[in-house]
Amino acid sequence: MVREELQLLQQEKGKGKKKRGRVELRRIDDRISRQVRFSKRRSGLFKKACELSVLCDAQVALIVFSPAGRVYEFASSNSSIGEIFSRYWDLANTIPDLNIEARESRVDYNIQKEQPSVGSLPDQLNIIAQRAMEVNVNEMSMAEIRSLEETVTSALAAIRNKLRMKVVGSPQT
Amino acid sequence: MVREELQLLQQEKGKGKKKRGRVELRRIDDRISRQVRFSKRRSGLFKKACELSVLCDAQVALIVFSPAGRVYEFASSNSSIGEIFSRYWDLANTIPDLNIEARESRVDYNIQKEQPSVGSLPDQLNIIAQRAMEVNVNEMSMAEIRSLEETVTSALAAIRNKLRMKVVGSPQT
DNA sequence: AACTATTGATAAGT
DNA sequence: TACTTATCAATAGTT
Repeated sequence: MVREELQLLQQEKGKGKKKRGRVELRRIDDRISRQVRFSKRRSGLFKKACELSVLCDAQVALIVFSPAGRVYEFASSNSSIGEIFSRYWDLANTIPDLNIEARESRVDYNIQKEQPSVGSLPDQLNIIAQRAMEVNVNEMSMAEIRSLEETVTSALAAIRNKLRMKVVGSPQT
Repeated sequence: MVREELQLLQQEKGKGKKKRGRVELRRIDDRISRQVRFSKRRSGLFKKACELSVLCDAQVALIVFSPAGRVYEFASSNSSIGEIFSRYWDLANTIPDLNIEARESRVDYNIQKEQPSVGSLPDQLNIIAQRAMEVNVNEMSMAEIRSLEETVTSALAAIRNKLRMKVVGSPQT
């Protein structure tokens, strides 16, 4: 093989050179070294991500936080990270297997248990939903909106489930 | 140089071999070929992402949608995609200019977001949505449930629209 | 899916 | 931080 010949070739030439062993897959201890490798590997990773998206027409979103707290991002053209994440999130809320982290990262808004009941449940929901459509975007943080979306998605799933149960459970309507 | 010597070496050996040119960075036309390369490169990309996170102690989130619509994901251990995205998103909403790559100074991530006040719209919607999930099937008629489903669907659409509006384009790396 | 020739990435050195 | 080069890893084309 050519590789073997190359190695022989290099053994002849580089007698005393230091062997560069393969990299162990564990955290690099030396801080400087870790930072240097981060720079190099980060750019490599982003390049690969870009190549994948272009060559294979895939939608790619990549977020990297350095240990120092700096952020680096990539999103395939025609999309933003937010869009891709939304797509992912919708899926995660649809497919049980992907559902785990949705539950974990969910903010608990249910501490307040008492709420003045005004009218029937559908009425309340209607009113709130109306207002949800009117509220200014900037009044809510991302986390709040996401959490809200999640809760409403769950509610919708629950409602549809009830719908199914009614349809399946009752003789004929 | 060794490389040149290797090339000479190979010129001697592999006279009639087909030259494998460097890959052009553009969409692969052939569907089969594109799929094969997607598989290969995807696994490579995820491996690199994993290595970066482990070796350099970085927080990495990666989402890939294949052209066929399948999703692949990676998040560095101790984090979920949702968590990393939230961190990213909070940052994006904190810093007006999301040209993150260009920023030189370290960002303070410890900014506390305001918590929604009790009785705010998100709170209310959450509570209502919660109750929607709890309500007994038999307490509502089909029509009511259908109406409820419709309302909640609208609300969800509105919420997602706001989510989209919050989304900004991400600069390439 | 498995196999190599080749290109590409990168660890260490400067 | 950037460049160089030895070495290792990824992968394009082939079977």
